Amino acid sequence: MKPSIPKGTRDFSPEEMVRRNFILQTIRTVYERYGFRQIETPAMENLSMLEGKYGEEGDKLLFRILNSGEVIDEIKAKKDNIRLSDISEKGLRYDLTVPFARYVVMHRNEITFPFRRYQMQPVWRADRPQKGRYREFYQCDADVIGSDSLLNETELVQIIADVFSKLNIGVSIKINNRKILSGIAEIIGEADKIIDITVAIDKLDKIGIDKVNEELKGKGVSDDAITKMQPLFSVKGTTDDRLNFLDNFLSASETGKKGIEEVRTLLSYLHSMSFKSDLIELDITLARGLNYYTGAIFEVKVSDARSTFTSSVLGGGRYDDLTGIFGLPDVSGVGISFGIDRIYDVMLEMNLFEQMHLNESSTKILLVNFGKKEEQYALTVLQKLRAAGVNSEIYPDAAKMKKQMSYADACKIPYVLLIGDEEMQSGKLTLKNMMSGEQNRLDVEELIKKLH
RNA sequence: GUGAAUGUAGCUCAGUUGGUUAGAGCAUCAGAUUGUGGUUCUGAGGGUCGUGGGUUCGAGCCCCAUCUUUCACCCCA
Repeated sequence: MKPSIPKGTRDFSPEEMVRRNFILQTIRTVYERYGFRQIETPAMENLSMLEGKYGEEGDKLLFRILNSGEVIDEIKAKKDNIRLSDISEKGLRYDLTVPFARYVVMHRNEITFPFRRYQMQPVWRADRPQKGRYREFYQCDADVIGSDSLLNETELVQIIADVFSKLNIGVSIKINNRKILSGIAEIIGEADKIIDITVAIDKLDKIGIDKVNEELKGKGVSDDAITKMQPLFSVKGTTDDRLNFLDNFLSASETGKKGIEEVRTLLSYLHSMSFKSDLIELDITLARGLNYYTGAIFEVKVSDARSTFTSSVLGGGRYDDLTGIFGLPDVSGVGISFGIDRIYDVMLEMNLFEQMHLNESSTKILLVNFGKKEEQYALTVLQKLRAAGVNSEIYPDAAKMKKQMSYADACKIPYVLLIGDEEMQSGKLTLKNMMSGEQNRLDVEELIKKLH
């Protein structure tokens, strides 16, 4: 039997986990600094909770779990009365936002609103794996639900900046507003085609104006509407310039004006909190996650000379009525989601992990095992070290010194303690620093003091 | 779901127009060295060449299928 793992999934070595945990811990610390509280939800949800929430594409990418029991035999017995639910009624979660909405509705009476929650768990998508795209990956979400205030958007943007600054990754935070996109569709007289329109203009950077126009035409957008849109594609200048342009372009759309107003408010909040304005950029072609966003839309791309990574490392936005489908209407929420697997890939590419020399081993000291008699003595020392809060381990076999030293070396354990006859008699133990090679004779108290 | 590339030891890769018993470096293990690792020297183990079929006297090499990984599209963290 040849061992294998499913397509798009990965094992993580101890070295990789140290690095992944560093990223996770950085995000967690920032989330908690801003008052977010952690929850977890099950890896699987009932399919009825997931289906239809992510659009047609999303439904195809759901992992469905085969029902337990003799499913095949039971289905055969049913002949033509087979229902989909006879085969599968559970699926793996596709993101953390929909399960969160479900959580909020189920626990509405225990939750104090506005609820600031964070969640860091794996999600699964049956996508074709490629660079930066996995079938099992972690999302790290923070959402505020039960508040319309744009202060929430402001704080989320600050969180984004804090995290990437701590990780030492240069990024560009792109913002947009669904209301601006709605306004555009309205102004050009194609309000019902908003999805097709935004999907097409989202590709502007990638495929160029001509191809975008071609795609719009293919989707049945009128020539007149396409002509009206052209000025949008050539907007240049600062965020203020763009907003001024939109003031004019969307002057006949109440929704559009509301969107501009929201963007201005967010920017002014950020300004008064002395946020570095060159990090953030209004991008009217940004149209992600359109299925449920209703206000702000966020996306972060790496913008760092040391990285070639082009996919987004964070997405987010506001959804006014996500819980409505679960029976709790009019609850507004806004959230963001870090993709730590991509962040890991970026940091690896930028050699950031090497520069920050993370502790590769949590063990601080290895006690060398010389034999039965010495082992007894070492055990009491080990006990004292651990009681004093020093991460310690003893080599379990009385193997050759070379082997034990090599073990410490390979595991990057910084100190080794030698306890032989001499040490037992004098009570002065030999401490070796594996980095410098230098050795000292210390009693247990001195040892604990030194390692603390 | 569409299109393309890839796969030889744990890892990175050689392998001639199809021709005997498939090689190297690194890693691993053992020894040189019975209380000293990271450098050195010596030796050893490890491959049904991704898998299954086919062509051939003969296949790591050619053909077909399938899986993995990678890249692009779609979509997305």
